[in-house]
Amino acid sequence: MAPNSASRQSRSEVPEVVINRLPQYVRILNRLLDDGTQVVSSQQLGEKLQVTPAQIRKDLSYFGRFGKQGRGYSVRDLLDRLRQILGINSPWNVAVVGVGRLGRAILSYPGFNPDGFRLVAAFDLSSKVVGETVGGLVVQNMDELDQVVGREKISIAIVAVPVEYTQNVVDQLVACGVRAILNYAPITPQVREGIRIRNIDPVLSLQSMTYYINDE
Amino acid sequence: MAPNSASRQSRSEVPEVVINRLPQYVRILNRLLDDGTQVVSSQQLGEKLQVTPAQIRKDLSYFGRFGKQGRGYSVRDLLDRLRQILGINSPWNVAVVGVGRLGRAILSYPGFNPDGFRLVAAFDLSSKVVGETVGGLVVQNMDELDQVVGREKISIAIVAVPVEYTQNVVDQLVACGVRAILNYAPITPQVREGIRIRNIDPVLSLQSMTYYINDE
DNA sequence: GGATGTGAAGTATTTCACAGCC
DNA sequence: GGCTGTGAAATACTTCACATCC
Repeated sequence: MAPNSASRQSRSEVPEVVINRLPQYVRILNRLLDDGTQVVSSQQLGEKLQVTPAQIRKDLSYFGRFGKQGRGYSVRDLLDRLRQILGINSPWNVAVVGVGRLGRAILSYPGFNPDGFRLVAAFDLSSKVVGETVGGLVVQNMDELDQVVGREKISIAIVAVPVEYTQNVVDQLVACGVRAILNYAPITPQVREGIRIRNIDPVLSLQSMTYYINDE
Repeated sequence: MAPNSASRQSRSEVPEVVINRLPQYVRILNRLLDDGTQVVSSQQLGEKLQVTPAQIRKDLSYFGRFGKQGRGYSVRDLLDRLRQILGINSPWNVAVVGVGRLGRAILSYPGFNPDGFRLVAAFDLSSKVVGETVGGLVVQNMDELDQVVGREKISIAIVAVPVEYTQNVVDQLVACGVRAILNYAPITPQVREGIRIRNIDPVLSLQSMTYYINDE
């Protein structure tokens, strides 16, 4: 009977749907900064994001007043504020569990580091893989999880293990003190209150698109 | 000024948020069917999905009356109906574009086929990869895209190319007649009305979780 | 008795529209 | 003049609660 706590505004006042949009604002602002754009209006941001300007202004208003009337937002200032709000102004250490094909792709992906995440450890269940170097990291045994998570101050894990091991791995991670998990297996692992989990599930995404392309 | 058309109920009456939940119902029902469960109530489904029973009943009511009062839902019947509604009762042919590490992981993933999707073609921009066999498919040159998409009746594509090529690849796919795209690059490609697109973006997922684990 | 299907009630989220400020 | 910030209005979504039916 417990309702979907993940889609419910938890402690704070800010709706989760707003939080989920902020990273997209950060991404666009980063691009504008690279382009040398100094100031941007909610109108312009909205065009780039396919969102109404009112929504952007309303979203930002949950956190303060960042703009200048008649002008717009300073790209650099707004970016800094949003990064601070999201907690990505200083980087997070991340562990990857599961070094199969998907885990290797994740470990080799260069997109995490510039955006606030450092992949600092890799683990696998199979001793065949342990000891191998992937993406600059030596794959470690799960026995070492607790120690490494503590030593490296790892709060976030990416889980890319076969579905049948996933809940168990998630439980181990939570027991070690990991507080946010990105799961690639096609289940929704159960976690206790206070632990954040997101699932990446291409099959579910495909299956909802087929509804719209089925009949025409 | 155009509002976010992807999160808006398009042609039909059914809210997109409902459509997005149906694949999860399908997944649970599949599992129940494998377990040999014949009948299930919205109560029981809700427990497994962490959703209120009322929501499940309301969601299903958009499409008809599938249950029996006092009894619940026939697992097999409900599954068949939902698969039909979603358009996954017969399989879709899917092309994968981009055979780097991520593309290889996708091509080797066994989870698409049982759930209504057949990966039938792989393409890459680089001639280094073309001709190689990955996941049982010979990687083809982009020159052949149009012909293969037509011949194989491919309506769905998975795009896993570097971000700088993504918009171009998406445009080519749409030009060939592809109608739904699952994009793994960290941008939101622009597509014309009527084309469905979903993005899988682990960085955005991580960045929204850090908000919640930042302060405690 | 027990569970569905559904209007009505209750929340949440988005958009409007305009006062206020640069 | 132009654009933000924001109450209020509008819309969307969820949950309630109960008549209805097996």
